[in-house]
Amino acid sequence: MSPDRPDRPDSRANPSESQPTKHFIQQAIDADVAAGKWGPAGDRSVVTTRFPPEPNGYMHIGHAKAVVLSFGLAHEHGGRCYLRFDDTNPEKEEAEYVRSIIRDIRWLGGDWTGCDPDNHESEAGVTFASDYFERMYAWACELITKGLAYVDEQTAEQIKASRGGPGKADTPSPWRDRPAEESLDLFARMKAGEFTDGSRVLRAKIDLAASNFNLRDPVMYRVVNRPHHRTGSAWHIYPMYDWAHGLEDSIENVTHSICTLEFEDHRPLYDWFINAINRGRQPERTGSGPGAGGERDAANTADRLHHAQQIEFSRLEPTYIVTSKRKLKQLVDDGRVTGWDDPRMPTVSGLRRRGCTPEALRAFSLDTGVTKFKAVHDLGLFEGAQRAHLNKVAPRRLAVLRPLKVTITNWDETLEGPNLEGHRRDADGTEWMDAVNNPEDEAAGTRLVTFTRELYIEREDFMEDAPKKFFRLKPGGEVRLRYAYWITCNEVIKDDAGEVIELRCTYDPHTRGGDNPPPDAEGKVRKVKGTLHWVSAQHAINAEVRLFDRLFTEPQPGKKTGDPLDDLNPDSLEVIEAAKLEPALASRTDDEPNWPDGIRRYQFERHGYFCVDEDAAPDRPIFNRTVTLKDSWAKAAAK
RNA sequence: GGGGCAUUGGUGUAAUCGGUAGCACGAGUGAUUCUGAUUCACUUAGUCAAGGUUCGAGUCCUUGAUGCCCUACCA
Repeated sequence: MSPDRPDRPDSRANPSESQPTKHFIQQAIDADVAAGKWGPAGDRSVVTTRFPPEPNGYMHIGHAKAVVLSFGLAHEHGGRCYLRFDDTNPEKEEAEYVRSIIRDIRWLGGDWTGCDPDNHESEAGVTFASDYFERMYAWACELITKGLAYVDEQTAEQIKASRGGPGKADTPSPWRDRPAEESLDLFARMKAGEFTDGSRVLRAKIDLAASNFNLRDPVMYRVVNRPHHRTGSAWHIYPMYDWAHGLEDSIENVTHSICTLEFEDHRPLYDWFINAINRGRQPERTGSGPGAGGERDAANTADRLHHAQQIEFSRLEPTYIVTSKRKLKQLVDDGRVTGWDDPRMPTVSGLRRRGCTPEALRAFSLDTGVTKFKAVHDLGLFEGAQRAHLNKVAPRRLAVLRPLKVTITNWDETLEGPNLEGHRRDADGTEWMDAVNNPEDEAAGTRLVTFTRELYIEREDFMEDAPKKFFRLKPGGEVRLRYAYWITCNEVIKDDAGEVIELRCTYDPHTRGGDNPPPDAEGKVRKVKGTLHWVSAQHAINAEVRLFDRLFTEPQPGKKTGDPLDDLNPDSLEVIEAAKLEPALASRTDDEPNWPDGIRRYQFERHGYFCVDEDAAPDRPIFNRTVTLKDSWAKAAAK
């Protein structure tokens, strides 16, 4: 025990912004910076990262952490982060995906070096692997010349057949030891389009008996006679990921190449390619070379290539969610959801449409930590992060989802009342109540809501045969109407089918706006335990409200049967056609926050957080439920 | 069969040289509350296993167990 040990950073000293200690990637970066591995020792600004999506699909929640990590790491060091599209396979990639990925990353808060701060759709500053094809080609020729690569004329099937296995070496290709000149010539003709798809590949000559299969003469280039969404028909050969990725990182002077766990086995190959090119070259110049725009001086080709450090971490994998592209596509194609941006989808566009906030996604990404442990992350943690953010900023509104009519029988048109001083009451009997916009934010102010003789309350807030712990309205019972009066239920009216269709109640004029009624003759003070939300029948607007639930019923969909679709939740969507909302929800009001993404979000009191759906029109309001409020009554009742 | 990586309360994560196993979420109890929300307080429960080294092991050594990834001309 050493009493003078220095205090370690403690979460209590910094309760809001998580991270009690630095995670393993931050520690690795710190060590590199301190050692001057990439430039002057202690210069944090050399730290360079990249987020390298392949433009072959839509971003989903599983990508969010990689975005947060890569951009965050660069920014916390004052370094840079590139958005680079890894567009090395023209058979799967489209420009459409480039656009959607750019939009999603900007929404998440990613701002790469060179991006246009005002235009969230702009390609400004974005880099593309395809921009580097020429340089990659030259380096490949260099490897051939060094005897480290060869053109193989075997078919894919033949190569597959010659693969050995664990403890069993591959059988060498008959072309493995052909002269460099021959490979060089063939490689040039592959590039020129002389050969058919799959007829020839360029392979690295490494180790046919390597226990790491990635090192058994991996393919570097394949022939693909197909136009590329950016380079058109300029190329007939395309580089493989393993060959291309380290070179892309090198060209952009990336210092720390962050990727997910499944690439651990590829790191030796990543390193081998850079080292192979560097073999026989001059030592790298001090520093990482000129960095602007990620370009290297072309005259530097005889210098050693910059060699980034690949670091792997465990991807974000929430429960009750599937991120397999194939499965998501199947959901869309089978019509189980309305599209890639269905609010139930784990895509970034789906989460956005559902009303989720980038703040919550970022908090979730950080709260789950950065480790190499392949964990499954409780979706409840995300929901909690979502509530925590929205609780602070979302304006409160009154919304009755399943209306039940309430008539205040003793409501008359008298203009007087015990507590009416200074409050507005119209000739038609409409009274105006002050409602707090956000109890968490005094600056949000108050608004007025109208109270009339006929109201709607929530159906589930009334029970004829209520259990003792039911604090809401029951026959003969009294409750508070939020921001308004206490009412007592005197009469229950049912239709022929026996269904409750109206409640006839009386109100106590002494209870306006939270006031307690005066004590009775014996000095006893009346109390109510329940507070209900309500809307004026006369003033309420009708709206469609979409209630979303988890798409899957199992924490790990498909764990049992192998097919996640077997665990699909049949009740993941409930549409309420005619909810009754307070009129302030009809359009944006001045006291609402300015949401950066333009999506209007609210808390419907006692229900949850909702946002305006993009299908909504002025004459057709539609709200999506983002997440419910915590409900300890429902939880207790479920037991 | 071979290789790589991992394993700390229910869940996710901290723990510097080997030196008080901490935090968050969840769960439970209570307080506050014009949202059964929020907020606050308290409680709960843990080092994969077995050996070894040591005054002292989550940490080092040995053996084992379990999980994930890897034999694409995808990334």
